Amino acid sequence: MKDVTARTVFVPPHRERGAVDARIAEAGLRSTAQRSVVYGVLLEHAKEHPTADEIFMQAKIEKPEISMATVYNCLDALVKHHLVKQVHLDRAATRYCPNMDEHAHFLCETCGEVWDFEGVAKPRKSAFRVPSGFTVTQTEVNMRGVCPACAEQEVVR
Amino acid sequence: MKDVTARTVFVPPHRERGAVDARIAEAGLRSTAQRSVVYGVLLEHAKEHPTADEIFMQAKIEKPEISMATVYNCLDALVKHHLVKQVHLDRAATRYCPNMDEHAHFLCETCGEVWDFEGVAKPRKSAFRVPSGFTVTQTEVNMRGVCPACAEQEVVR
DNA sequence: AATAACATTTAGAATTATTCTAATTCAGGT
DNA sequence: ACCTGAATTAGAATAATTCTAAATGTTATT
Repeated sequence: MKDVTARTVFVPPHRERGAVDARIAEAGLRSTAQRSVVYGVLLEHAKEHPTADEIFMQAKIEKPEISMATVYNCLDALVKHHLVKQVHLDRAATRYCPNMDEHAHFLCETCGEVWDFEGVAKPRKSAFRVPSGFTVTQTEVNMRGVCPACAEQEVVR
Repeated sequence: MKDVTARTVFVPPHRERGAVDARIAEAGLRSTAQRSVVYGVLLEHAKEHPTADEIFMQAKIEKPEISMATVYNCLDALVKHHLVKQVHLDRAATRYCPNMDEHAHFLCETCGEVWDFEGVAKPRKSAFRVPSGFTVTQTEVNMRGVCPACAEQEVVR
């Protein structure tokens, strides 16, 4: 039988430290234990679009010594190296998203959940008419409305 | 000669209390002195996309008793009644925009200035492919990059 | 004009998010 | 193994936003 006693923290099989580290290194970023944990947590919880605080709490489970300042430092480094996107949906805390494919974010105003909309028209000059002289390096598309589950609730009510 | 002594605060001619109040009322919002000042300030400083704090400081000139809480209350009311849009460009304070025409926001990463990009493709399902079942009530397009002035600076350097 | 009912405003405290600081630790190159 | 600069840490500081409870203003009703 397998000996699990040595591993106090469950790390899902699809999250290999090596793979995460490799991605960090590929992005031209020095790979540290903290960055690895922060990025790993974010990859695992991509759908939740967690806040810095949520990432902190999760990261602490795997690495209790980690500090909030480090989480912010790591996130900033990951953002700067295009591994992670900041998402600003409302006046609350900034959320983070490791999905770097072109996509929009949708915030359900009823339940507060965040969704990724894939397959959105790639924001290019053709789609967005950028005045000449401006160089666009990043485009963010955020939508708000009602998700299917909440829409149904309303009908029932 | 004109007598200016009675008017301690300069109110530009294009900002008639009446007109601002009318717009507020049209939006189905009770028009109060505070809301009028807040919306008036925002209309005058639309290009700056001011923060709540900046609006507060400006509003105070015209109405010294106004409080920060009221500025937030007013802004929230204006947002709720579609007279004003919140803009979230970075991790800093929320900015506000009274231009309700469909347009994108551009943040120059060098100088920090915010620009309105008009004539952007109206975000419709045709442009953004929204999964069925979702109802989109609002779309926000934010871009970042370098503005013409800053681009020139860099060349010189 | 007085009153009741309700919404808005106010000051300031409280909360939350983020940044800063200075000391310590760590990673990568010799 | 050692050096150097970068990363991490705890905790304080700052900034943005929300909350609270009292006071005030507005509207509809008498």
